[in-house]
Amino acid sequence: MADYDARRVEEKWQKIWQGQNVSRAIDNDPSRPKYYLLEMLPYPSGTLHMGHMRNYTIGDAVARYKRMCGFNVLHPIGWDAFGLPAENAAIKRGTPPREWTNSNIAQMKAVCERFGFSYDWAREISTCEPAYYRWNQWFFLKMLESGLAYRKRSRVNWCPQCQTVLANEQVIDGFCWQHETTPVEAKEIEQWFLRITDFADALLEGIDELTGGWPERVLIQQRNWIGKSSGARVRFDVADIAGIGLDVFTTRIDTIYGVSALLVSASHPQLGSVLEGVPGRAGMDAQLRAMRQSSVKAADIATAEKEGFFTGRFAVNPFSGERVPIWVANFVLAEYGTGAVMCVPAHDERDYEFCEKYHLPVKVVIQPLHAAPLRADRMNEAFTEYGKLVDSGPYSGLASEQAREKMAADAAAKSFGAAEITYRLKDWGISRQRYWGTPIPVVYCEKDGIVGVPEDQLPVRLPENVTLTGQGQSPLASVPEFVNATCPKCGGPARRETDTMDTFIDSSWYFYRYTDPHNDRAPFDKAKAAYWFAIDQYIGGVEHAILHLIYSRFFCKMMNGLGLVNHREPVKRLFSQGMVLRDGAKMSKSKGNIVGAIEMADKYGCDTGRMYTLFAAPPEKDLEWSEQGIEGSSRFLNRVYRLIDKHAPRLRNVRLNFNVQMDMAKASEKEKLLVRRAHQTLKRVTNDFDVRWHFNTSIALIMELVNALSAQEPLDQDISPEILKAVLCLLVVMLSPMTPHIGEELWEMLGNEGGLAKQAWPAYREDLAREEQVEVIIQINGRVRGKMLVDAELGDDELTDRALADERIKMLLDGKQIVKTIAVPKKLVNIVVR
RNA sequence: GCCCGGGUGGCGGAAUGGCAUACGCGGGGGACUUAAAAUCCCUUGACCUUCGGGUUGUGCGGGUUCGAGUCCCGCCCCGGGCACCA
Repeated sequence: MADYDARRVEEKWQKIWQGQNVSRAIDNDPSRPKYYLLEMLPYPSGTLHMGHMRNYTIGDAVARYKRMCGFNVLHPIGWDAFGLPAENAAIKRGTPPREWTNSNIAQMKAVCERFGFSYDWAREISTCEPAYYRWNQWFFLKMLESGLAYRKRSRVNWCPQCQTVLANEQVIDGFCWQHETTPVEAKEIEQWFLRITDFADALLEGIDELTGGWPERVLIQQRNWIGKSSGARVRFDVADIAGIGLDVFTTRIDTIYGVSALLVSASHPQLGSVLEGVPGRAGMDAQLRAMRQSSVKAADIATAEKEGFFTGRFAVNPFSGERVPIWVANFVLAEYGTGAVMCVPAHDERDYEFCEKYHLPVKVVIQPLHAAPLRADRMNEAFTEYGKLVDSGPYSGLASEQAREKMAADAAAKSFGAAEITYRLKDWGISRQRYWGTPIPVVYCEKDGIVGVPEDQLPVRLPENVTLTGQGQSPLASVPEFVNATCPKCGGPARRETDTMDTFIDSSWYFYRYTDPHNDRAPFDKAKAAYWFAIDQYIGGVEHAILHLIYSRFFCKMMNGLGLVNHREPVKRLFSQGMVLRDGAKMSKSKGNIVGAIEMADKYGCDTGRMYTLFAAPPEKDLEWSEQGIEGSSRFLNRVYRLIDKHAPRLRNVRLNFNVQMDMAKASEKEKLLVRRAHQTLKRVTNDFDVRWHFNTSIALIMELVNALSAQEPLDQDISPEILKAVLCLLVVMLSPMTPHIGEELWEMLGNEGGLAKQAWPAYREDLAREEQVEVIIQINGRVRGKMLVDAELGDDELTDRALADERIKMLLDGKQIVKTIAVPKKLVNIVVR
C-alpha cells in the first residue's frame, strides 16, 4: 500500500489543471450563469504567510465549488504593485523599485501556484505597469474635465516617516495607517483632491442597497465616516465691530434662545479680526499657541479637560438680540462645520461642562414632554433630547422638530442663516510626494496654467533610473527630462507635475480591469464589465472598511457618471475573514511569528494546510495557528487516502451512479446506513457552501462520514461495489473544493476519468437521506428518562402512547399525576407530572 | 461615553427553542512492536454512586416556556469600531 505523497500528487494535478484550462473564465458565456469571486489584491511584499493563504483558500474553495455547480466563475488575481515599501527597499539596498517589486511578484505567484489556487492567470494584472496605470491617468483626466479633480492649498496630514501627505482615511487616531509610532503632522501645501464629497449622499444611499450583503460593522463604519448631519448655519454679528460676523453650525437651532456664549476654535481664521484691539492680547496669543499644539490623538482629545478664555468681545444672538460673550474653546474643531459653535449649556453636554467650569449662565429653553419641568438651578446634567420650546420668543410652545424647520426658514428669510447639511467626509487628497506611483498627468504652463496631458499622449511614463532619497519632495522633481515638458495648448515650455497618485487609486477600479485586462483603447470594455459585474462575492480583511472599500464605491459612482458602467455598487456581497494568529498576535515579519506558506507546504502538503485553515475556525473568526492542529488534519487526509487506496482496486471498473438505485428489499441495513449517511452529509455540506460558509462544520461532517465507514469495516464483504463506489466518490467530491489535489488523485484511483474539476456537484436526494427509524427521547418534566427507536413517520398520539407504554417510564410515573404531554415527532415526548 | 461582535470542557470549536460539549487537538488506558515511530481500539465536563444510575453544568441575576447555550429584561467581562462632529 502506497503512502500519500503530497508533493508528487500536487505537482501532477497542477500540471493537468493547467492543460485543461480549469480556471479560465469565459467572457459573455450565454450557456451558464456567471459568478465573479474576488479576493482583495495583495501588496507584493515578498512574503506570503498563512494569513494570506487563509484568505485565498476560502476563495478557492468557493470558486471550485461554484464551478462544479455549473457557474462561469471569474476568479482573478493581481498585484497592488505601487507603493512605499518598494521605494524604501530601493533606498536601503539600491535595488530599483521595479526590480524589487517584480521579483516579489514572481515569488508570490510561485507560492500561489504551489497551493493550486485556481486563478485565471491570463487575467493577471500588476498596477505598476504602464498598460495599467495609464488608465489611472485617464480617469484623472476625466475627473479634471468634469471638475471632480481639483487643486487647492490646505492643511493636510503629513507623515514624517513616509515623507508624504496622507488622505484623511489614511490617518488612524492621529497616526499614519502604516506607521503606528510617529504621529501625523499638519502641513499647509497645495495638492490634488478628488471631490468624493460630491457623492456623499450617493455613498450613503448605497449603504441601504448593501445591507444584508455586507457585514453590518463595515456599513456602520462607512456611515460614521461620511457623518452626515443636518442643521443650520447662523451668523452672529460681532458687537462693536462693523461688518464682522461669526457663522456657527448647529443641529439644534431650536435651542438658540439658550445661548450663553459663542465659542470659536483657536485656529479660526477670523479670530485675528475679532481680537483686534482688545486688552490683554499678548496673553491670549500665548494661550492660542498652546491650544493649537495640543495632542492630535483622538483618545486624548476626547478625554482632555475643556479649556477656554473670554476674548473680551461680544456677539449678538440674531434671534433674541441678546449680547453673548465670545470665548475661545479648545474643544471646538476648526475643521468641522464653521469652526465656531453656539454654547447652550442647558441642552448640550459639552457646553454644560464648559459653563460649569467657567461659571457661565445656564438657561433652560427646552422642556421635556413626559417628565417634570427642568429648572436651571436644579440641573446636574444637560437635557439633550427634543422637547417643547420655552422662553424662546415667538417660538415658545413649539415642538423641537417644528421649531428647527421654522427657525431655519426664518433665519434664511432674514438672511442671517440657512438650513445646512455638513459631512465629516472630506475630499480625497491624492498627491503623494513620492516616486513609486502613477504620475499625475498634468503640466503647469506659465501662459495656460494647469493643463491636462491629452489622452493620446498617455501614459505619462514614470521614469526609471531615478535617484531616490526619501527626503520630502517627489524624486521626480530632480529628473529634468521628466519635469521639463511642452504645454499641449500653446507649445511653450511647461513644468510637469512631480507628485504621484495615492496608490489607493490603483485599487479603486482594478477589479474592472480583470474583465478586460489587455484592452489598450479603454480601461475596459463596457459590455464585458456589464457581463461580469457586480462582483458576486468579495473577500478581504476588515481593515479596509473605510479605505479601499469607500474609495472603490466612489470610483464606481464616478464611472457610472461617465457612462462606463450602469450599476451603482461594485460589490454585492462582502466577506471579512478573520486573521491568522500565532501566540495570540497577528502574523507579521516584525513579530517573528510567521508560519511561512512554503515551509508549511513542504512539511505537510498544501492540501493539509488548506484543510487546517478551513477546519480550525469558521472563516470570519480569528484563527490561532496550532502545530498539533495541523498534524490532525494531516492524519485525517492520510486516513482517507488509505481507506480509498484499500478499496479502489475492486471498485475501479464499477460504474459510478451517485443516485444508487436503492432496492430497499435487496439492500442490507449496512448499505442503507452508509448511503443515508452520505446523502445526509451531502445535504449539509452543500448548505454550508451555499449559505453559511462554515467549512469547519463541513469538514467535521465529512470526518464523521469517514468514521462511519471505518466503523463498518470490513466494507468489501457486506457492501455492494456499486454502493461503496457511490459513497466513496461522494466523499471525495465533497472534500475536493477544499483539498483539490488529493481529491483529484482519489477520484482517479477510484477509476473515474475526466478530472474532478470538471465534475458536476451532485444533488443530494431527500429520499436517500431520509431516516426510516429515529431515536426519540422520553422526558419527564424536561429531564431525559428514556429513549425509544421508532418509525420516523410516527405521529404525536402514537408517540405519546409508545412513551407511556415504556416499562421504565411506567415505573417512574407510578403514583404521579400526568398534567400534560408534549410530543415532537422525530425528537421527543415530554411528560409533565405533578 | 456611544455603536457593533463575543463569552460553551484542559484547548480550537459544534448545537432550525428539544439528549449541551458534534468534529478535531490534548490527556489517560490498551493492542501491534524486541523497542520506538506510525497505525488501530477504548476512555475523557465536574461532583456523587450500591456502577443501575443520580445531581450539577453554556459569564452573572431575573423572566417567558412543558422545555432556554439559543428568546426577553437587568448587569459583568473580553474584542473591535467611533469618539469634544456642535
